[in-house]
Amino acid sequence: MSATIKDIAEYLNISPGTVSRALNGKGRIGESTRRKVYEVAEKLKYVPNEIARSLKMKKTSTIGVIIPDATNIFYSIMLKSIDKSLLKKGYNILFCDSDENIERETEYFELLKGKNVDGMIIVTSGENSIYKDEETLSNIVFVDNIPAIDRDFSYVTIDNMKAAYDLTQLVIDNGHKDIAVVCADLSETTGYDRLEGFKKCIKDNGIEYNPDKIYKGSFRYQTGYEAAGKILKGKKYPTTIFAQNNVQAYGVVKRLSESSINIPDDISIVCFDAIDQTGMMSPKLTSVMQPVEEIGERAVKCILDNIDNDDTELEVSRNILGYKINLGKSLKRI
Amino acid sequence: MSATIKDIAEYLNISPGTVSRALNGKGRIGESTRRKVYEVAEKLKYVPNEIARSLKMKKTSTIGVIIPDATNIFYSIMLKSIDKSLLKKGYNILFCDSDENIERETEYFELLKGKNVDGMIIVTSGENSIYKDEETLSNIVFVDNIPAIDRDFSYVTIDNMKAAYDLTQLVIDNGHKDIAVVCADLSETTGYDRLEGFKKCIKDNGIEYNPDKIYKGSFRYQTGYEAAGKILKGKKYPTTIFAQNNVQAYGVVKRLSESSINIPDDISIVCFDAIDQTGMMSPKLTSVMQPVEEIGERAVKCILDNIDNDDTELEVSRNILGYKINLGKSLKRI
DNA sequence: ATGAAAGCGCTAACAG
DNA sequence: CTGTTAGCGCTTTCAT
Repeated sequence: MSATIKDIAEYLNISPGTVSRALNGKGRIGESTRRKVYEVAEKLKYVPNEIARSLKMKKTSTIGVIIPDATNIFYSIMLKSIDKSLLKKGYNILFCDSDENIERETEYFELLKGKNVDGMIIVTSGENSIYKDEETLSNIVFVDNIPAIDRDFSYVTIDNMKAAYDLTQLVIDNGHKDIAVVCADLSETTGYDRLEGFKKCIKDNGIEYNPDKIYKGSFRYQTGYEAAGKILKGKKYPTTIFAQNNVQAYGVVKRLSESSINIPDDISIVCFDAIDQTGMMSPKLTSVMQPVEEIGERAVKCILDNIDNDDTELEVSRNILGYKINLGKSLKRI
Repeated sequence: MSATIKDIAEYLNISPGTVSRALNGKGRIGESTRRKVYEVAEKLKYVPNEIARSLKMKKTSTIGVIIPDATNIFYSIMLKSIDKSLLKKGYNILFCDSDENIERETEYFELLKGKNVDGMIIVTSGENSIYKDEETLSNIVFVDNIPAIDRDFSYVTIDNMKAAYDLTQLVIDNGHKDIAVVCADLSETTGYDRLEGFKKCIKDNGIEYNPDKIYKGSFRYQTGYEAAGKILKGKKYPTTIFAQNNVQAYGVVKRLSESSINIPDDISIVCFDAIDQTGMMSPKLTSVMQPVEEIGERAVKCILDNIDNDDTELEVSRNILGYKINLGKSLKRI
């Protein structure tokens, strides 16, 4: 075990309190003792025990982060952005990958509470009664996919409905009328909102809504892959497939290419968040791009503001950021 | 603040010790009190304070993980694998992205010590005196890129020299003699070993080693991109570029494609860890594939074994796993 | 400027 | 079976 404040105190024949003050530079402290304390601390390789400090201070300088899938580049960029922003302020991440599993998310949530994190940044995964009954959501900020519950909470997201509307409009402007949608579970607000935006847009453009063209599943690769499979079984292909996230889109592309369907010549594809850091993905997907790094930064700002503001009115912070549409090469003008 | 053991105790007019035992099911405890304690705990929404418990038990059930870049799919898969394995055993990850920066890594390392993690899984980033002078490395397992220090420590990695040798042999077997290498800093053992493997292989094949064909930098995209740029300035192109990791390779591909160099018709590319979960990367890179998930699992096993074995001989655990070579489509037979 | 003492919430002897 | 006590390492009044 490493040296403690008490060890330093005994070594110098002074009291632990004095050592603590010397180390933290708080309260009146003699310059000479202060120096001595530092010397001995060095000598004894003293490392402050943050656990003890946390217990006393009721502050862990740790933020819990729950994301659905660290291997999805969208979330890994977000994670990195959060980490970077937090480090600047002296905080750390207690990392949780829920694997898009609500049970696992719940488990992690309880765990994070027990570990007394100062706050949480959560990307939820679907239908959850968890957050409905929580006493307070005041030190939580929800990000991207926010919970569909009827109460106030802080969040950072984009206007998914509008983004889906815009994307759909782009598709229609390119001459498409027959559009299939790969859709997540509607308990996910992003899934719901993106579908609503789509519906509203086609309606505004006089295109009839056909539920048969909505392929529901999750936000996973498999959902996109299987949806494309079903689409290919139909007699007439849609001219565009709208995937609600990046991973679904990859699944669609995979399935289509297995059947030698050319994108976008045979079928166009549009989606959300088709980030390509490698520059090697082909074709370049036409996609709504959320400002993912900024989302991470804002979430951190949001949570830390809340912590700093202490017990002053716990007001929720609602952040709706802008987005862009990356034109890519997967939408054909017809 | 949430309810404590003391609150439950007072509520029931029993002692905190009894409540603790009831909750933990340790020691003799009456079935009736036990039930009552549970009821009241529920009623008061008791959440055990893990910080206090940690302080007492000298155990945080938290493992520090330092990786160079969460947005590199190789590391994000590893991270997820570690998280999954740890959760099963009731541990959590304190996550640190060093951004391939040794100062940041050092900072995180100190921080993790202070936070009393029970162990660490570290992918180091280059030259570091940090680990040389540590009193003990016994609760650390190094992964992938292990530190180049002359002392014992636990690790999980592959035989990088042999893997590079095999990859080079494959290149040579395909008729190539003029091979350029995109190389990380040699203070990184993976960089060093992979270069050594390359050198040994060409030597064994009677090909002369030409230092001018080694393009040194870091493991970053930029290094690959710039190396390719320099290569294209030469009068005669190598027939193959060997990149030491995936990200470098992406940079190479990017730069080559900007100059409309066809891969592999004009220049072949081989590398390490060209993982493609999307299935959309083109061309498919010929690449050594480390068993990244298994590396994560093994690292977890390694660290937990060490923790469980307590103070019995702290023996280091050396794990060298197997690898595969993914043939891909970026190596041309000439 | 420093010491003494209490206490954060929990667990683990040791009594009874 | 349960109460009491001490203490994990630290900070922070309150004295001196």
